[in-house]
Amino acid sequence: MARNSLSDFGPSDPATSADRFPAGPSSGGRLPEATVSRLPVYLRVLTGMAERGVVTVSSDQLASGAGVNSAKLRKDLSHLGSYGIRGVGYDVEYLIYQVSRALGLTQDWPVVIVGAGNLGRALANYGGFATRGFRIAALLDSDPAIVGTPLGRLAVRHSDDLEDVVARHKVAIGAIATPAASAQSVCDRLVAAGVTSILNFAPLVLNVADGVDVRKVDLSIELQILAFHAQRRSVERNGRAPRGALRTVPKEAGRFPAAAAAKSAVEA
Amino acid sequence: MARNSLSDFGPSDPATSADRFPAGPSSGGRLPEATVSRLPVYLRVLTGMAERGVVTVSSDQLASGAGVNSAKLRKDLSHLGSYGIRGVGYDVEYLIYQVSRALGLTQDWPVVIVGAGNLGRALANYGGFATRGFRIAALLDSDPAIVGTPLGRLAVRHSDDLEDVVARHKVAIGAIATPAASAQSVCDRLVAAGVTSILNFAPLVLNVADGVDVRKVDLSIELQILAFHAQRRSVERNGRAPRGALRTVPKEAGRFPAAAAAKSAVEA
DNA sequence: ATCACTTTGTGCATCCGTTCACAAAGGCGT
DNA sequence: ACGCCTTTGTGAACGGATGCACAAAGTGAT
Ligand SMILES: NC(=O)c1ccc[n+]([C@@H]2O[C@H](COP(=O)([O-])OP(=O)(O)OC[C@H]3O[C@@H](n4cnc5c(N)ncnc54)[C@H](O)[C@@H]3O)[C@@H](O)[C@H]2O)c1
Ligand SMILES: NC(=O)c1ccc[n+]([C@@H]2O[C@H](COP(=O)([O-])OP(=O)(O)OC[C@H]3O[C@@H](n4cnc5c(N)ncnc54)[C@H](O)[C@@H]3O)[C@@H](O)[C@H]2O)c1
Repeated sequence: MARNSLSDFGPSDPATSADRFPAGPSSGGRLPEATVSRLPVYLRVLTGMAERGVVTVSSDQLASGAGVNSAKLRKDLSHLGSYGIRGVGYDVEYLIYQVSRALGLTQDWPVVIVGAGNLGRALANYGGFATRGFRIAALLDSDPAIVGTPLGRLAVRHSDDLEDVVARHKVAIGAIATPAASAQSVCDRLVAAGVTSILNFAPLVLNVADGVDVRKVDLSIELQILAFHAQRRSVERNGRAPRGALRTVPKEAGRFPAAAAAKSAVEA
Repeated sequence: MARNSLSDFGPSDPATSADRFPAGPSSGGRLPEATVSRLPVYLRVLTGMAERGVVTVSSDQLASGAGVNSAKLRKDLSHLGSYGIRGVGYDVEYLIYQVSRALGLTQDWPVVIVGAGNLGRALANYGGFATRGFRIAALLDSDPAIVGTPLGRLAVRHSDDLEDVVARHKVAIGAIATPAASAQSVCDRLVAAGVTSILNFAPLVLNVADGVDVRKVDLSIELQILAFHAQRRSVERNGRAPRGALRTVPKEAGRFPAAAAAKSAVEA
């Protein structure tokens, strides 16, 4: 199994070549995963500030805009190099450039979207896609009734073209927006074609070879996490009953294949 | 500022009322946040197994289905109680029930979606929504041209009705699918109306009072994280050049308002 | 009953991430 | 030139999460 969402780094080398003087670590230095996941947030806040004409920003301001602790922000940025000015703050444009560079956004990233249903079409229509150098190389679907449908500057292409599109556009990132049933096989084809980064919207855990990076966007998982906290809050405040009506429980506890029953008995 | 995505818990009371019959610790015990975020994944794998008629599952099987280490899985489940049978594994149905209970999924959760654009409509159409007890109470939009549009069993309602919908359906969870510009004000209205859990799709950091739980689903952040790893991989393997064409850099480094220039000078 | 085998639940060492707190660094006014 | 004020960058302490490895607990066969 390979790297899924947050996880390991691989063997680390805490102090290999981190001693030459001014060399911005952003070239060879490994960034902590937690830092990587926050840099895009900083970048978004920074670009907002740049658009509003802000020239300089302190770690306190930027941190509060990004919703994090200012010490954390400074430590995150310190991993990229020493780009602030003590007593002043950070130059907004310069920091945007450095963060972009660290994230690998100084180049274009062609993306292929597989599955042109409700979600796939919403994605393809989404303007915020292109703003950071992500360009949709193709939108693919297996349904002949959908193939050919125009969508913005593109038309839906048949998923038979997957390998061709990936090779021709040198696609490194694929987004899967098919039903769960087809997601694994689509994933396998993407990987076989050379895609090493996959954004998965289908509600299942993808199995990929080592060296392939999968991130998932999973609506119902997010909702379930929210539900957990909402429940906890209302249990804490009121005696027990939260908002919303009670639902019939999947199964009456107490008649399980032996062990469960035994457990309950033991616990009584 | 309040709890955003992963973060603190609040004051704890480890052992309140954990003694009635089959009551495992899942009643009062605090779950680690990392565990909470994995339980929905286990739940999904478990329901898949149940549908395929699997009766019993070992931690190894379940862990590999969920893409995690089996020790981690066992530790996660141990926080809910001791529901396994040594030498055998876990009873699938029973575990589904226990995990659902821990997550607060034994009740219905009405959800209001604000913003009926491309994304909001895709969400409202999404079948996987209802499968775990999440019921769409209403789909709201401010655009009079969209209000009234039928969508599945619902019709788009005007966002003026927000407070009314929240109160009448006892909505605890809100999803924001409006443009970024309106998201903060929509969020404020939701919170004022009593919503304490928010799922945000708009690309900005929401500011909420303490006690409100915000989770974000942010496509472009995910893509940027993928881009970072993709870049790292290709820099590591080849000398430098990754897939895809070079993009013009936002700004030529070297002519920054003093400090940056100074920095660059030092680096040279 | 006993033994061999399987699998859970957890103590423990380790690692990663967060946060505090402060010295060093720089700007600016006098 | 000098001292005051602001803000960065980071050492260090802490807490949470991960994963190893094993004893305890269970099944099933003889
Ligand atoms: N719609 C949402 O809001 C939403 C939310 C969360 C998750 N999801 C998930 O995203 C995925 C897509 O959702 P959707 O609502 O767009 O579904 P959809 O049914 O509208 O679209 C799926 C599309 O994938 C195509 N497809 C099926 N097999 C394919 C294959 N092998 N190759 C190429 N294309 C194939 C189908 O022809 C169809 O057009 C699903 O897995 C869904 O669970 C959707
Ligand atoms: N479409 C995608 O794939 C996608 C992906 C990631 C993020 N997003 C984000 O999700 C949000 C919605 O995206 P979209 O593509 O559906 O946009 P959209 O423009 O199609 O829809 C936005 C809808 O919100 C409505 N709206 C605006 N202000 C409102 C208000 N105050 N109250 C109620 N409704 C209001 C508009 O009338 C419109 O119908 C955006 O913030 C976008 O950045 C979209």
